[in-house]
Amino acid sequence: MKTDPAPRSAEDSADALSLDGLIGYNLKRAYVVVREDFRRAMEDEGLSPRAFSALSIIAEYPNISQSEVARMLGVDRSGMVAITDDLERRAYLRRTASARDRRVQALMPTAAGQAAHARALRKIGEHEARLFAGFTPDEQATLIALLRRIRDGRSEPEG
Amino acid sequence: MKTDPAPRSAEDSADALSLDGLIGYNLKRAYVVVREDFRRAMEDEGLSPRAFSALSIIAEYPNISQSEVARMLGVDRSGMVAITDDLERRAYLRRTASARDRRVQALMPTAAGQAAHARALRKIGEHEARLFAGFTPDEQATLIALLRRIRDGRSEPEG
DNA sequence: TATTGTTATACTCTATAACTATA
DNA sequence: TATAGTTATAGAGTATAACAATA
Repeated sequence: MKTDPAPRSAEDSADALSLDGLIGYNLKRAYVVVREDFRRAMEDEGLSPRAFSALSIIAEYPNISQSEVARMLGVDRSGMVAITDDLERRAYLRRTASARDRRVQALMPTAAGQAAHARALRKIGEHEARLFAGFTPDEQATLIALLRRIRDGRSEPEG
Repeated sequence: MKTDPAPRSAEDSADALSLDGLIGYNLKRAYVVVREDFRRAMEDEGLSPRAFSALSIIAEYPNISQSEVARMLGVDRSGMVAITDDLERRAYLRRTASARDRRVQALMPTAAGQAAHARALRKIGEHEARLFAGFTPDEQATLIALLRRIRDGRSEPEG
Protein backbone atom coordinates (compact mmCIF):
# COMPACT_ATOMS: atom_id res chain seq x y z
CA MET A 1 0.00 0.00 0.00
CA LYS A 2 1.30 3.38 -0.97
CA THR A 3 -1.41 5.98 -0.69
CA ASP A 4 -4.95 6.13 0.50
CA PRO A 5 -7.08 7.36 -1.12
CA ALA A 6 -6.10 6.62 -4.69
CA PRO A 7 -3.92 9.05 -6.62
CA ARG A 8 -5.63 11.66 -8.74
CA SER A 9 -4.44 10.47 -12.11
CA ALA A 10 -2.80 7.47 -13.69
CA GLU A 11 0.35 9.40 -14.55
CA ASP A 12 0.95 10.59 -11.02
CA SER A 13 1.70 7.13 -9.75
CA ALA A 14 2.75 5.16 -12.82
CA ASP A 15 6.40 5.24 -11.85
CA ALA A 16 5.80 3.83 -8.42
CA LEU A 17 4.05 0.64 -9.56
CA SER A 18 5.74 -2.63 -8.72
CA LEU A 19 4.55 -3.75 -12.15
CA ASP A 20 7.04 -1.35 -13.68
CA GLY A 21 9.89 -3.45 -12.33
CA LEU A 22 8.71 -6.54 -14.20
CA ILE A 23 10.23 -7.29 -17.57
CA GLY A 24 7.12 -9.12 -18.77
CA TYR A 25 4.86 -6.17 -18.05
CA ASN A 26 7.16 -3.71 -19.77
CA LEU A 27 7.49 -6.05 -22.72
CA LYS A 28 3.75 -6.19 -23.12
CA ARG A 29 3.25 -2.45 -22.86
CA ALA A 30 6.01 -1.73 -25.37
CA TYR A 31 4.66 -4.36 -27.73
CA VAL A 32 1.20 -2.79 -27.69
CA VAL A 33 2.67 0.59 -28.63
CA VAL A 34 4.72 -0.82 -31.49
CA ARG A 35 1.86 -2.98 -32.80
CA GLU A 36 -0.45 0.02 -32.81
CA ASP A 37 2.02 2.06 -34.85
CA PHE A 38 2.62 -0.91 -37.13
CA ARG A 39 -1.10 -1.08 -37.86
CA ARG A 40 -1.17 2.58 -38.77
CA ALA A 41 1.82 2.09 -41.05
CA MET A 42 0.11 -0.86 -42.78
CA GLU A 43 -3.21 0.94 -43.13
CA ASP A 44 -3.04 1.25 -46.92
CA GLU A 45 -1.47 -2.16 -47.42
CA GLY A 46 -4.00 -3.81 -45.12
CA LEU A 47 -1.56 -6.44 -43.91
CA SER A 48 -1.79 -7.77 -40.37
CA PRO A 49 1.47 -8.43 -38.54
CA ARG A 50 1.10 -12.14 -39.15
CA ALA A 51 0.21 -11.76 -42.81
CA PHE A 52 3.23 -9.56 -43.31
CA SER A 53 5.53 -11.98 -41.51
CA ALA A 54 4.27 -14.88 -43.59
CA LEU A 55 4.58 -12.92 -46.83
CA SER A 56 8.06 -11.90 -45.84
CA ILE A 57 9.18 -15.49 -45.32
CA ILE A 58 7.51 -16.70 -48.51
CA ALA A 59 9.07 -13.87 -50.51
CA GLU A 60 12.49 -14.77 -49.18
CA TYR A 61 12.02 -18.53 -49.42
CA PRO A 62 9.93 -19.28 -52.50
CA ASN A 63 8.28 -22.69 -52.58
CA ILE A 64 8.39 -23.06 -48.83
CA SER A 65 5.55 -25.08 -47.28
CA GLN A 66 2.89 -23.76 -44.92
CA SER A 67 4.12 -25.95 -42.09
CA GLU A 68 7.63 -24.64 -42.53
CA VAL A 69 6.43 -21.04 -42.35
CA ALA A 70 4.42 -21.90 -39.24
CA ARG A 71 7.51 -23.35 -37.57
CA MET A 72 9.56 -20.28 -38.42
CA LEU A 73 6.91 -18.01 -36.96
CA GLY A 74 6.42 -20.21 -33.92
CA VAL A 75 2.69 -20.67 -34.49
CA ASP A 76 0.51 -23.69 -35.12
CA ARG A 77 0.25 -24.74 -38.75
CA SER A 78 -3.57 -24.70 -38.60
CA GLY A 79 -3.43 -20.94 -38.30
CA MET A 80 -1.50 -20.70 -41.55
CA VAL A 81 -4.48 -21.73 -43.64
CA ALA A 82 -6.40 -18.49 -43.15
CA ILE A 83 -3.27 -16.42 -43.72
CA THR A 84 -2.40 -18.31 -46.89
CA ASP A 85 -5.99 -17.99 -48.08
CA ASP A 86 -5.82 -14.25 -47.49
CA LEU A 87 -2.53 -13.82 -49.34
CA GLU A 88 -3.77 -15.99 -52.19
CA ARG A 89 -6.98 -13.94 -52.44
CA ARG A 90 -4.80 -10.85 -52.81
CA ALA A 91 -2.90 -12.69 -55.55
CA TYR A 92 0.33 -12.31 -53.56
CA LEU A 93 1.08 -16.02 -53.81
CA ARG A 94 -0.04 -19.23 -55.46
CA ARG A 95 -0.32 -22.68 -53.96
CA THR A 96 1.56 -24.96 -56.31
CA ALA A 97 1.99 -28.72 -56.29
CA SER A 98 5.29 -29.91 -54.91
CA ALA A 99 7.06 -32.40 -57.13
CA ARG A 100 8.95 -34.04 -54.29
CA ASP A 101 6.14 -34.45 -51.74
CA ARG A 102 2.53 -34.63 -52.82
CA ARG A 103 1.31 -33.63 -49.37
CA VAL A 104 2.92 -30.22 -49.72
CA GLN A 105 1.43 -27.15 -51.35
CA ALA A 106 4.53 -25.12 -52.16
CA LEU A 107 3.93 -21.39 -51.70
CA MET A 108 5.12 -19.36 -54.66
CA PRO A 109 5.10 -15.57 -54.37
CA THR A 110 3.74 -13.71 -57.38
CA ALA A 111 5.28 -10.56 -58.82
CA ALA A 112 2.51 -8.64 -57.05
CA GLY A 113 3.43 -10.42 -53.83
CA GLN A 114 7.10 -9.54 -54.17
CA ALA A 115 6.14 -5.94 -54.88
CA ALA A 116 3.75 -5.80 -51.92
CA HIS A 117 6.45 -7.27 -49.70
CA ALA A 118 8.92 -4.64 -50.84
CA ARG A 119 6.40 -1.86 -50.28
CA ALA A 120 5.47 -3.18 -46.84
CA LEU A 121 9.09 -3.58 -45.85
CA ARG A 122 9.78 0.02 -46.83
CA LYS A 123 6.78 1.31 -44.89
CA ILE A 124 7.71 -0.74 -41.84
CA GLY A 125 11.23 0.57 -42.09
CA GLU A 126 9.83 4.09 -41.99
CA HIS A 127 7.52 3.21 -39.11
CA GLU A 128 10.38 1.82 -37.04
CA ALA A 129 12.69 4.66 -38.00
CA ARG A 130 10.05 7.11 -36.79
CA LEU A 131 9.25 5.19 -33.63
CA PHE A 132 12.90 4.70 -32.70
CA ALA A 133 14.23 7.98 -34.02
CA GLY A 134 15.67 8.86 -30.62
CA PHE A 135 17.31 5.51 -30.10
CA THR A 136 20.93 5.34 -31.14
CA PRO A 137 21.92 2.53 -33.53
CA ASP A 138 23.69 0.92 -30.59
CA GLU A 139 20.55 1.08 -28.48
CA GLN A 140 18.48 -0.47 -31.24
CA ALA A 141 21.00 -3.25 -31.74
CA THR A 142 21.18 -3.84 -28.00
CA LEU A 143 17.41 -4.04 -27.77
CA ILE A 144 17.18 -6.53 -30.62
CA ALA A 145 19.99 -8.63 -29.17
CA LEU A 146 18.36 -8.77 -25.74
CA LEU A 147 14.99 -9.68 -27.26
CA ARG A 148 16.62 -12.38 -29.36
CA ARG A 149 18.17 -13.93 -26.29
CA ILE A 150 14.75 -14.09 -24.67
CA ARG A 151 13.25 -15.71 -27.75
CA ASP A 152 16.03 -18.22 -28.05
CA GLY A 153 15.81 -19.11 -24.38
CA ARG A 154 19.49 -18.43 -24.07
CA SER A 155 20.49 -16.86 -20.83
CA GLU A 156 24.17 -16.39 -21.44
CA PRO A 157 25.24 -12.72 -21.58
CA GLU A 158 27.11 -13.13 -24.88
CA GLY A 159 25.12 -15.35 -27.28
CA MET B 1 15.19 -14.41 -52.45
CA LYS B 2 17.86 -16.35 -50.71
CA THR B 3 17.64 -20.02 -51.54
CA ASP B 4 15.63 -22.19 -53.86
CA PRO B 5 14.35 -24.64 -52.88
CA ALA B 6 13.37 -23.83 -49.31
CA PRO B 7 15.75 -24.61 -46.46
CA ARG B 8 15.47 -27.97 -44.74
CA SER B 9 14.42 -26.72 -41.33
CA ALA B 10 13.23 -23.56 -39.66
CA GLU B 11 16.34 -23.26 -37.57
CA ASP B 12 18.71 -23.41 -40.52
CA SER B 13 17.57 -20.10 -41.89
CA ALA B 14 16.09 -18.25 -38.93
CA ASP B 15 19.06 -15.92 -38.63
CA ALA B 16 18.88 -14.81 -42.22
CA LEU B 17 15.32 -13.54 -42.12
CA SER B 18 14.78 -9.84 -42.74
CA LEU B 19 12.11 -10.10 -40.04
CA ASP B 20 14.87 -10.61 -37.53
CA GLY B 21 16.06 -7.07 -38.12
CA LEU B 22 12.70 -5.61 -37.11
CA ILE B 23 12.23 -4.49 -33.53
CA GLY B 24 8.49 -5.12 -33.64
CA TYR B 25 8.93 -8.71 -34.70
CA ASN B 26 11.53 -9.42 -32.04
CA LEU B 27 9.36 -7.73 -29.45
CA LYS B 28 6.46 -9.98 -30.30
CA ARG B 29 8.48 -13.17 -30.28
CA ALA B 30 10.10 -12.32 -26.95
CA TYR B 31 6.74 -11.38 -25.48
CA VAL B 32 5.23 -14.74 -26.47
CA VAL B 33 8.06 -16.57 -24.70
CA VAL B 34 7.72 -14.54 -21.51
CA ARG B 35 3.93 -14.77 -21.47
CA GLU B 36 4.12 -18.53 -21.85
CA ASP B 37 6.47 -18.83 -18.90
CA PHE B 38 4.34 -16.40 -16.91
CA ARG B 39 1.32 -18.64 -17.45
CA ARG B 40 3.22 -21.66 -16.20
CA ALA B 41 4.35 -19.69 -13.16
CA MET B 42 0.75 -18.65 -12.44
CA GLU B 43 -0.65 -22.13 -12.96
CA ASP B 44 -1.57 -22.71 -9.33
CA GLU B 45 -2.68 -19.15 -8.74
CA GLY B 46 -4.77 -19.17 -11.92
CA LEU B 47 -4.25 -15.47 -12.55
CA SER B 48 -4.08 -14.16 -16.12
CA PRO B 49 -1.55 -11.42 -16.85
CA ARG B 50 -4.30 -8.83 -16.83
CA ALA B 51 -5.89 -10.11 -13.64
CA PHE B 52 -2.52 -10.03 -11.93
CA SER B 53 -1.80 -6.51 -13.16
CA ALA B 54 -5.17 -5.27 -11.95
CA LEU B 55 -4.79 -6.99 -8.58
CA SER B 56 -1.34 -5.52 -8.25
CA ILE B 57 -2.59 -1.99 -8.80
CA ILE B 58 -5.56 -2.45 -6.50
CA ALA B 59 -3.36 -3.91 -3.77
CA GLU B 60 -1.03 -0.94 -4.01
CA TYR B 61 -3.77 1.66 -4.37
CA PRO B 62 -6.74 0.58 -2.25
CA ASN B 63 -10.06 2.22 -3.12
CA ILE B 64 -8.97 3.00 -6.65
CA SER B 65 -11.73 3.00 -9.26
CA GLN B 66 -12.05 0.61 -12.18
CA SER B 67 -11.61 3.40 -14.69
CA GLU B 68 -8.43 4.51 -12.99
CA VAL B 69 -7.01 1.00 -13.14
CA ALA B 70 -7.95 0.79 -16.81
CA ARG B 71 -6.10 4.02 -17.53
CA MET B 72 -3.01 2.79 -15.70
CA LEU B 73 -3.02 -0.42 -17.67
CA GLY B 74 -3.75 1.36 -20.93
CA VAL B 75 -6.89 -0.65 -21.68
CA ASP B 76 -10.53 0.27 -22.17
CA ARG B 77 -12.55 0.45 -18.97
CA SER B 78 -15.19 -1.91 -20.37
CA GLY B 79 -12.67 -4.70 -20.14
CA MET B 80 -12.20 -4.09 -16.44
CA VAL B 81 -15.65 -5.37 -15.58
CA ALA B 82 -14.86 -9.02 -16.27
CA ILE B 83 -11.53 -8.76 -14.47
CA THR B 84 -13.12 -7.12 -11.44
CA ASP B 85 -15.89 -9.72 -11.45
CA ASP B 86 -13.27 -12.45 -11.50
CA LEU B 87 -11.26 -10.97 -8.65
CA GLU B 88 -14.40 -10.37 -6.64
CA ARG B 89 -15.53 -13.98 -7.20
CA ARG B 90 -12.19 -15.09 -5.77
CA ALA B 91 -12.84 -12.81 -2.81
CA TYR B 92 -9.67 -10.89 -3.58
CA LEU B 93 -11.48 -7.56 -3.54
CA ARG B 94 -14.81 -5.94 -2.73
CA ARG B 95 -16.65 -3.27 -4.65
CA THR B 96 -17.48 -0.61 -2.11
CA ALA B 97 -19.48 2.58 -2.42
CA SER B 98 -17.42 5.71 -2.78
CA ALA B 99 -18.42 8.47 -0.40
CA ARG B 100 -17.19 11.26 -2.65
CA ASP B 101 -18.62 10.14 -6.00
CA ARG B 102 -21.64 7.89 -6.19
CA ARG B 103 -20.75 6.77 -9.72
CA VAL B 104 -17.60 5.11 -8.46
CA GLN B 105 -17.29 1.62 -7.06
CA ALA B 106 -14.08 1.83 -5.06
CA LEU B 107 -12.07 -1.38 -5.22
CA MET B 108 -10.94 -2.58 -1.82
CA PRO B 109 -8.49 -5.49 -1.66
CA THR B 110 -9.32 -8.12 0.96
CA ALA B 111 -6.74 -9.78 3.17
CA ALA B 112 -6.96 -12.79 0.84
CA GLY B 113 -6.37 -10.47 -2.09
CA GLN B 114 -3.31 -8.92 -0.48
CA ALA B 115 -1.99 -12.39 0.30
CA ALA B 116 -2.66 -13.62 -3.23
CA HIS B 117 -0.91 -10.57 -4.62
CA ALA B 118 2.12 -11.21 -2.43
CA ARG B 119 2.20 -14.88 -3.45
CA ALA B 120 1.84 -14.03 -7.13
CA LEU B 121 4.50 -11.36 -6.94
CA ARG B 122 6.90 -13.84 -5.38
CA LYS B 123 6.18 -16.48 -8.02
CA ILE B 124 6.57 -13.95 -10.81
CA GLY B 125 9.82 -12.83 -9.28
CA GLU B 126 11.01 -16.42 -9.42
CA HIS B 127 9.75 -16.82 -12.97
CA GLU B 128 11.61 -13.74 -14.14
CA ALA B 129 14.71 -14.66 -12.17
CA ARG B 130 14.71 -18.05 -13.87
CA LEU B 131 13.97 -16.67 -17.33
CA PHE B 132 16.60 -13.95 -17.07
CA ALA B 133 19.14 -15.84 -15.01
CA GLY B 134 21.83 -15.25 -17.63
CA PHE B 135 21.12 -11.56 -17.97
CA THR B 136 23.27 -9.32 -15.84
CA PRO B 137 21.48 -6.83 -13.59
CA ASP B 138 22.73 -4.13 -15.98
CA GLU B 139 21.25 -5.93 -18.95
CA GLN B 140 17.92 -6.33 -17.21
CA ALA B 141 17.86 -2.67 -16.25
CA THR B 142 18.83 -1.67 -19.78
CA LEU B 143 16.08 -3.80 -21.24
CA ILE B 144 13.45 -2.32 -18.94
CA ALA B 145 14.66 1.21 -19.62
CA LEU B 146 14.53 0.72 -23.38
CA LEU B 147 11.05 -0.82 -23.17
CA ARG B 148 9.89 2.04 -20.97
CA ARG B 149 11.04 4.57 -23.53
CA ILE B 150 9.01 2.77 -26.19
CA ARG B 151 5.93 2.76 -23.98
CA ASP B 152 6.29 6.40 -23.09
CA GLY B 153 6.79 7.38 -26.69
CA ARG B 154 9.93 9.16 -25.70
CA SER B 155 12.71 8.92 -28.21
CA GLU B 156 15.45 10.74 -26.36
CA PRO B 157 18.41 8.51 -25.49
CA GLU B 158 18.54 9.55 -21.81
CA GLY B 159 15.13 9.76 -20.07
C1' DT C 1 3.89 -44.16 -37.57
C1' DA C 2 4.61 -39.41 -38.80
C1' DT C 3 3.58 -35.29 -41.47
C1' DT C 4 0.74 -31.91 -44.63
C1' DG C 5 -3.07 -29.31 -45.36
C1' DT C 6 -7.39 -28.62 -43.74
C1' DT C 7 -11.79 -27.93 -41.02
C1' DA C 8 -14.33 -27.31 -36.92
C1' DT C 9 -14.25 -25.40 -32.77
C1' DA C 10 -13.39 -22.82 -28.79
C1' DC C 11 -11.11 -19.66 -25.90
C1' DT C 12 -8.68 -15.29 -24.78
C1' DC C 13 -8.01 -10.61 -25.41
C1' DT C 14 -9.73 -6.37 -26.45
C1' DA C 15 -12.25 -2.62 -28.63
C1' DT C 16 -16.64 0.00 -29.88
C1' DA C 17 -21.15 1.51 -29.06
C1' DA C 18 -24.73 2.30 -26.25
C1' DC C 19 -27.22 2.72 -21.86
C1' DT C 20 -28.03 4.63 -16.81
C1' DA C 21 -26.81 7.08 -13.10
C1' DT C 22 -24.25 10.67 -11.51
C1' DA C 23 -21.17 14.72 -11.69
C1' DT D 1 -21.48 17.92 -21.18
C1' DA D 2 -18.51 14.55 -19.26
C1' DT D 3 -17.49 10.43 -16.59
C1' DA D 4 -18.29 5.64 -14.05
C1' DG D 5 -19.87 1.21 -14.46
C1' DT D 6 -22.03 -1.87 -17.25
C1' DT D 7 -23.76 -4.83 -21.16
C1' DA D 8 -23.83 -6.51 -25.72
C1' DT D 9 -21.28 -7.47 -29.35
C1' DA D 10 -17.78 -8.30 -32.59
C1' DG D 11 -13.25 -9.09 -34.36
C1' DA D 12 -8.59 -10.50 -33.89
C1' DG D 13 -5.40 -14.08 -32.69
C1' DT D 14 -4.39 -18.60 -31.72
C1' DA D 15 -4.67 -23.28 -29.95
C1' DT D 16 -6.50 -28.24 -29.92
C1' DA D 17 -8.47 -32.16 -32.00
C1' DA D 18 -9.56 -34.63 -35.68
C1' DC D 19 -9.49 -36.24 -40.62
C1' DA D 20 -7.78 -37.78 -45.43
C1' DA D 21 -3.86 -38.11 -48.26
C1' DT D 22 0.73 -39.12 -48.40
C1' DA D 23 5.36 -40.22 -46.67
